[in-house]
Amino acid sequence: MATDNRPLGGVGPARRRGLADEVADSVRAAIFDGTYPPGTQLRETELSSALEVSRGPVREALMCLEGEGLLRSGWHRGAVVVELSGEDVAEIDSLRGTLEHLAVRLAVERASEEDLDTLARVADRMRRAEDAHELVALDIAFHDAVYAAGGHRRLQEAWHTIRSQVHLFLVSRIGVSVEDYLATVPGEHRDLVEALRARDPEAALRLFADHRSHALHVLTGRDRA
Amino acid sequence: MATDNRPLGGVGPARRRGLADEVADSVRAAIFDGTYPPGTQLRETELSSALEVSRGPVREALMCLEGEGLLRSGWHRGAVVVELSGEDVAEIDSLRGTLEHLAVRLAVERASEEDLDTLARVADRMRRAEDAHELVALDIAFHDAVYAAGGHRRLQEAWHTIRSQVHLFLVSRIGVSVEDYLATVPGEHRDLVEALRARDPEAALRLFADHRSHALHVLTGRDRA
DNA sequence: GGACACTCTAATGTCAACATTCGGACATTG
DNA sequence: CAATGTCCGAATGTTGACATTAGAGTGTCC
Repeated sequence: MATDNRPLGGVGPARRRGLADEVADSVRAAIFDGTYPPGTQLRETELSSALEVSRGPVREALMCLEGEGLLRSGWHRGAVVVELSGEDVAEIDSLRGTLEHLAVRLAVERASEEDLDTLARVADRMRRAEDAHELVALDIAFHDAVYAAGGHRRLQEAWHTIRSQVHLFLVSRIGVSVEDYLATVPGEHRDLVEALRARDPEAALRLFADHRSHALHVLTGRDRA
Repeated sequence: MATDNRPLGGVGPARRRGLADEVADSVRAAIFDGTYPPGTQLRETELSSALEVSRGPVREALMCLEGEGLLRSGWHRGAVVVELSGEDVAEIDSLRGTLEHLAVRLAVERASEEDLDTLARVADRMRRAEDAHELVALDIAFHDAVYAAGGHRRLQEAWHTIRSQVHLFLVSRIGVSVEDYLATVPGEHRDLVEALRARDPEAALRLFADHRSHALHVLTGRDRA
């Protein structure tokens, strides 16, 4: 799963990771594929015995996932997979809009040719995506690349705190108008790349806003807007 | 220290907290008051013996502070207090500007009279602040209240991820034009409250932008802009 | 019959010991 | 003398046991 931040082709320095990261990846994937539906209680002991690691790394992983907004927890009350209400979706969308506004402006201004090529490559892969899950992953990867092109570390970190929630929302809505999603999204992203390549801030911002608005309306229940 | 999210008057139900939170508060305070200057290596064993707790809570606290951007760490390489470069300050300022833009719009639209009273109270306290440290704390508390008035949970969380860095930057710059800071900041915040009370989005946004710009210029070295 | 207090259990919070890994000092070799 | 390889110490990563607490269930009293 494209959860790490590799630029999708750059060979990362293959740095060592701890068990906590692997546990986090496992649990995150399990949440996305529906193994742990929203509302599920995640008990440290269960996970630790299921994954055959001690509770330490599990605890760390859960804290990490809570930072990504996938879990909510309280004192002595464990962790629960979030259930995204309508208000939650609105919050995510407005915050995402704000962050992406800055990201697009930065990307238009500072994206290298290599960055743009990466974006084009991801957009191109979308046209060959075979199922909706893969398309969602590519959608997220595309926006990752936009933020990366902005070269703004803290902005990327802020994106990371809602990225998984966006992902969760998208996959949880798979099934409502899949064909529409499959049909329109690849083309939209290709247009986004072109707008960035043209270095036209206003046009790019408008396209990105339309893209978010369209996705929100389609996925929020209103069919083929 | 007003590090928790209490609305500055509401006596929280004093709910049970873990050792990790207390450790985090201690270390955060120590960073702010200069006990741990930027670049300091924070070793888990040292902290655990100094604070007389085991490494578990210390580890958790350090992870939390890393999430606030006060520390940086790597695999098997411990945690180091951040040193804010010029680029870092620019990043913090731009991200803060973006987040605050949304926060102010929300606050103008949705702030209750009680929220506004809280803001006015904090702004009023600034006039009686006796030292710069207290003024900085009140400055942060004021912006906390603005975000709180927006009623946008994830936006508040995003603010939390840079809040401590803003705090760190402000206290690290105490000494350069303290008198200017002390003289102008209380009045500026009173104006900000009035703008919010007037429910005028454009005016409020402009004042908040000016406020940030002024603070940045003063604290970045250029005196009395 | 309903409300309160108690107990009991299962989960989280904490701890101290063990295993692994990074960085540097030292010796070795071309 | 520089580059490389090895060893060692100290810090982090991991583990399992112990302490504490929230919440459910039960029993009693009014």
